[in-house]
Amino acid sequence: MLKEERQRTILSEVELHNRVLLTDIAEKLDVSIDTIRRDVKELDADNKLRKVHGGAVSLGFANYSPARNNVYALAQKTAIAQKALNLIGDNNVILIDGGTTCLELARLIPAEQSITCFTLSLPVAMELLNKPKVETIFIGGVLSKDSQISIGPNTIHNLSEIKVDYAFIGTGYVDANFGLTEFDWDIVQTKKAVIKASKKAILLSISEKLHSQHRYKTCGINEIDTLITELEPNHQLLNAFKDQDIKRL
Amino acid sequence: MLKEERQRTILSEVELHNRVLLTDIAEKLDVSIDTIRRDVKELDADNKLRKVHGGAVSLGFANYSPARNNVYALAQKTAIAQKALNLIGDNNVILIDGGTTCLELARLIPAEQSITCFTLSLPVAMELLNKPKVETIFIGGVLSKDSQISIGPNTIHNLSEIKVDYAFIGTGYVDANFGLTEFDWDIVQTKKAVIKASKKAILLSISEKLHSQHRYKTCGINEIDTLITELEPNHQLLNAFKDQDIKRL
DNA sequence: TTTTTATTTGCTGTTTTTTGCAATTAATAA
DNA sequence: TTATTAATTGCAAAAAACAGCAAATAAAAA
Repeated sequence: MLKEERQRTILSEVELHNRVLLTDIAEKLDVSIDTIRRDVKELDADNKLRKVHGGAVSLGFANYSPARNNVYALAQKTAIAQKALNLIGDNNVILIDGGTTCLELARLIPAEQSITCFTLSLPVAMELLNKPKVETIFIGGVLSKDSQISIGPNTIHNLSEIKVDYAFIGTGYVDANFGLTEFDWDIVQTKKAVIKASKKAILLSISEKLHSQHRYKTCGINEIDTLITELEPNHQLLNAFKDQDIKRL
Repeated sequence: MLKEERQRTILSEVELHNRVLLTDIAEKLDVSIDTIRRDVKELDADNKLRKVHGGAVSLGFANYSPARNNVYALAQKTAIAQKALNLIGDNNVILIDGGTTCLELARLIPAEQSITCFTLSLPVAMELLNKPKVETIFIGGVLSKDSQISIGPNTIHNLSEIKVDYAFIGTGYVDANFGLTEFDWDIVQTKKAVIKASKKAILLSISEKLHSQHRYKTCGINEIDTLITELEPNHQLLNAFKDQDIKRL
C-alpha cells in the first residue's frame, strides 16, 4: 500500500466521522501504529486535519468554539424568536425571561414596535434599552450569578403584583410528559411566579431540548399556552405534544 | 472515545441547557467524574465555558464585559473609585448608584471582598455579577433609557424598605452652596430615595463637576457624608466645601 | 544491469499523557 | 451544627507519543 493512498484513507475517514483513532486505522490498513502516527503528523503539518492524543479530528470539529459563534444554535433561536414576535401586538404588555432564546427575541423587537416589557434578565434589559418604543420594567431581586436573572422572594413578590398578556419563557429541560424542569431550585420558583403573572405563557425552546428532563419541576405542559420551536408545528418530533393541551407554533 | 470528542460533547450539552451537572455528563459519556472534572477545568481555562461547583455554565449565559473604551476622565474616576473602596469593610451592605464613576467603583471591587450590594444601575449590576463574593440585589423599576438605572415610584418604594451602610452616588452637577442638582426630574426623585435609604451617602465626583448646577435639586451638601474627588482633600478647589458639614477624601 | 543513496517502515525502550481510584479537604444543603 | 456532596491531591496502571536504530524498500547513479 502506498503512503499516499494510506493518507487519503485517513483523511476520508476523518471527513466522514469527524474523527479517527490511530489504532483503528492501523488495524484497518494493516500497518504499524507508528506509520499511521507519522502519516497523521504529516497531515497535521499540512493542515489537513488536527492530530490529538490517540487520534485525529477534522478541522471543522476542532475549530468549534462558542466564543466565536457566541450563541449555540443561533439560527434556530432566531427562527423561534421570529415566530414569537408575531404574537405580540401593539401596546401589549409582555414579560421576557432570561436565556439566549429569549434574549434573541428581545433583540428582534423592531424599533417601531411600542410595547411595555417586563423582564428579570439583565442582558434582556440591556437589549431592551436600545428599543425606542419599549417601556422596560425590571423586576428587582437578588441576582443569580449564573443565569443573570432576578431570583428569590422579592422577585416572586414583585411578580405576584403584575399580570402580563404574554410571558415568553425559556427552560433548561422540557418533556411532553414531565413538563418543564430545571436544574436549579431558585430558578424554578421564579419561573413558577412568572407563569402565574401571565395570562398566557409561551415556551421558547429549540427542538434539541425536547424530551429531556432534570431535577426540579417548573410546571406541566398544560400550563403552557403555546410551544414554539424552530420546527413546523406538525413535525414528527412534536408528536408527543399533540395529545397535550398546548398549541404548537 | 477521544478527549476532543468528549469535550465537544460537554460543550454542546452546556450550550444546550445553559447549565449541567458533572455527574450527569459523566454518566452520559460513561467515564469517571474525575475525567469530566478535568475536561471542564481545561475548557474553563480555554474560556469555552465557566466551571461552577458541581457543574458548568455556558459563557453566553454568564459573560458580559463591555469595553470601557470611551469613558471620560477615566484616570480621575479610577482614583476616586479607589478612595471609595477603602471605606468599604467586610460584610458591609452598600448601594452603588449609576454613572461611570460608580461603575468604576464596581469594577474595582476585589474578588476576595465579601459584601452585599444593592444597585439600580444595569451596568453596575452586570459588573457585580463577576465578583464571586458580592451578593447583588437589583432594585427593580422602570428603566431609564439614557441613564440605564431604575427610576419611578416602584423604585422609590423599594428603596424605602432598605437602609444600607454606605450609598455611593454620582450626580450630574454639584455646587458647595446649591448642593446636588440634576437635569432630570425622575432621577432626582430616585436619588433622593437612595440618600434616604443609606446611613451615609458618599458622593463620587470628578473635580470638573464642582461648582456647577442645574434645574432640579437632589439635596443640599450637608446631606452628603463624604465627598470624594480625585484631588487631595486640602486642594484649593475644595475650599468652598471646607465650611460645609461634609468630609472630604 | 549493479551499486549507491535516500526514504520508508517496524521495532525497542523510554517518556509523557490520560485515566481511574482512594484519602483528604472544602463547600453546600438540611 | 451535621450530613452530604464536590474538589483536590497523590498515586498507579494503561495507553500513546517519542527517539533512535536497523531492516526493507524505492530511487538514482554508475
